[in-house]
Amino acid sequence: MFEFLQNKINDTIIISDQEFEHAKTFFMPKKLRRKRFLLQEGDPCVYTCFVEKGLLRSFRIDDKGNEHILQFGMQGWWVADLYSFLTGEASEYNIEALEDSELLLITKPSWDQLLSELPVLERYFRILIQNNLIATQNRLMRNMTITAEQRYTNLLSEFPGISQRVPQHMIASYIGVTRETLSRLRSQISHQ
Amino acid sequence: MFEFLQNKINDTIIISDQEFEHAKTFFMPKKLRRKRFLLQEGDPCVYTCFVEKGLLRSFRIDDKGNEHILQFGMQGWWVADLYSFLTGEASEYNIEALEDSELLLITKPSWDQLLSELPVLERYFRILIQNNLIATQNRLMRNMTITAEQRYTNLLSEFPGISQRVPQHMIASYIGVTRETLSRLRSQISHQ
DNA sequence: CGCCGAGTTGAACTGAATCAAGAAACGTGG
DNA sequence: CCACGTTTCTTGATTCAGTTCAACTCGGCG
Repeated sequence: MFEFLQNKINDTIIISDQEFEHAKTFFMPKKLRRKRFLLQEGDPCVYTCFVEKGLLRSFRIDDKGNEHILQFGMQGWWVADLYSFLTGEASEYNIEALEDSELLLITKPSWDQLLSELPVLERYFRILIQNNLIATQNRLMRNMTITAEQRYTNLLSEFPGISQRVPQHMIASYIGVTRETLSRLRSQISHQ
Repeated sequence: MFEFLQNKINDTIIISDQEFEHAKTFFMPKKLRRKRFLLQEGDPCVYTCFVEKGLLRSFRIDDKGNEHILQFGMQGWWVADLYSFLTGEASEYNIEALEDSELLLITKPSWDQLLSELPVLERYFRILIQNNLIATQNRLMRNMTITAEQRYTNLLSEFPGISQRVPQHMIASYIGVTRETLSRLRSQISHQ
């Protein structure tokens, strides 16, 4: 259940098995079935979650009822609404399983305690968040500079196989176009 | 020269004066005059910079020659192209002073050493980057959901006084529209 | 079998970009 | 302190990418 987390942490910092065993005690394993929600808008985001297996998405619903996907959470990724998790305020995001998933959950109090007992993890999380920030800045700038078609092909090369795991209308709502537009882009691409 | 940095760090972590005095030795003060560049695209981003005074912007230029602003760096903010700074690869960003500015620069080797000698700063940077990530995710989602007009009024309320310090075409390139569009939005707003 | 969600296609519409031209503000040198 | 060029801002006409609305197909599933 904890293999992926251990691998991921060992990729960035040096941590003893003993320390990791201690870290494990702060997490709560949870299985979440496809189409079930870990977080619904209006509720506070109580958990930050590590995806050991499966696939999640975090998304918002705007005034017109359209979904906008912030993140796909694949194996080895962390998913949460950070702002709500840190402040305890109601979240504007939903987090839903797109496949039957195995998660490791941690609450804010546990996370605080984990970091104070194993300060070496500050570094792990700093680097994790740092990489996430770089990727998000990149996505932001690309949304301003490149066309929807380029964003689509970029997504496919960044997450190979995603189009087999995620319905197209969700891919559309990740790259920021309607399902109709993505459908048209795809037919253009396939006719050269 | 270091007052703002010390304040900012003390806002998030507990650090002794002694430790801060040691930290100071890793930074290089620099004055950068208006319209001068700290980083030009094609060069690696050698420094991460803390703005003690003044105003910077980081921006990209796309294929058509249009500028897109990633960040305004006001007093108390950190500015860099993180990816290039961490990897040493050529940057696609420019960093320019919009006002005569006083900066504190730190190189990658110094930063690594600083963090290993004062690991308490891991926490400071983790929280700093965390807040930056939240803000960037927010901006990304808002670019997908709300209109250019709302983004403009949001910007004005988030950075009061920015329209006095930054020319309008740069505000346009921050919110992701052309100068012409922003001009028209503004005239609509002022005629109710 | 009928229903429902997912995807496609068409036609009309719209917000913003582009192209173009002119007005206002700014700053630098004489 | 004025004159000149440069940068910034505005306004208009046209074009275009993407949305919206609507109808239809396809495949899975109770």
